[in-house]
Amino acid sequence: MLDETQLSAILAARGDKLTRPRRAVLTVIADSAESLTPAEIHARARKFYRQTGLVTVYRTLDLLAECGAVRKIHAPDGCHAYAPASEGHAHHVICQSCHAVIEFDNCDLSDLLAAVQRRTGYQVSGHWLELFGYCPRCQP
Amino acid sequence: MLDETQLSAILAARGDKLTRPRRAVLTVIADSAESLTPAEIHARARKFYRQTGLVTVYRTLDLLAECGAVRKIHAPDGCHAYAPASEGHAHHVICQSCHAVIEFDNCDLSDLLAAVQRRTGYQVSGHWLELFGYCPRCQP
DNA sequence: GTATTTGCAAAATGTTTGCAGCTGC
DNA sequence: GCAGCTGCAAACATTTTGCAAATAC
Repeated sequence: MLDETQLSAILAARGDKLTRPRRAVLTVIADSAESLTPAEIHARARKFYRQTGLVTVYRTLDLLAECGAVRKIHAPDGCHAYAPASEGHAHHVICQSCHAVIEFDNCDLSDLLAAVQRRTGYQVSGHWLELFGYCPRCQP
Repeated sequence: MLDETQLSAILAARGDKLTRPRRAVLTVIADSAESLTPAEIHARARKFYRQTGLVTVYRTLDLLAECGAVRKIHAPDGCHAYAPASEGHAHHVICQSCHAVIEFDNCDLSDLLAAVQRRTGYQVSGHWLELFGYCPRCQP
């Protein structure tokens, strides 16, 4: 995931600034192995910069998502959590028990996509795959 | 997708009833080629049964999802829409322009799943795949 | 020094609950 | 007839907006 220096450069190129609350949110997400909701991120960010407001967390998450530093997780029980993003196209494996998230990028779906395009007539331009299961520590 | 007779049987087996508003919601979803939000479903359902309440739409959508008649659509811009469900495991191709939805079920991801399990140590028990693009009528 | 960002309060949005009366079987 | 269902109003949770003061560069 992006570190502070990298993010700072990306923000500067956009005319945006790397502020204390933004740093706090970035740190929280970078430090977490699980996906977190905005409210959870807010609570944790306050440990790094006490006066962080929830509103700023929402705005910062949008910003970090635009910069490619975080990704939104869509799970069966909701789509309101965020996880760190590695570079480029990637997908997630999510633990149903503890919400631990790992990215993977070796998704070769070209055969499948071609078959679907042929069968439906749709022009497929993007896809989105999430896997659910149990991480090594939560397996029964 | 389930018709009224089939749904009626499923509901009866659960001790539930097929009421006027439920019929209206089922008809709306069965008649629609696009995915619809609860609010849109509510508006259309009122054409079949005028006094249908929004609250009942929410409750009915949960019920129909449990019965396997509808599925929730997760798209990049939100996860608040519903589409008719065919039987068994399936995925969606969604038009980014008009939200038309088609299901497909030939998803052979076993190689991919095995690779991810080996690499991450996760025990993968479910997955979820959506494709985005343009339907034949919306292609540029 | 200045444009951007912040936190607060308040508004807007989307969803759920409590309850008396209605309805399907 | 009776369990289950409904609509309404109100509660609730979540996200967005307006604005004066604070901050990064």
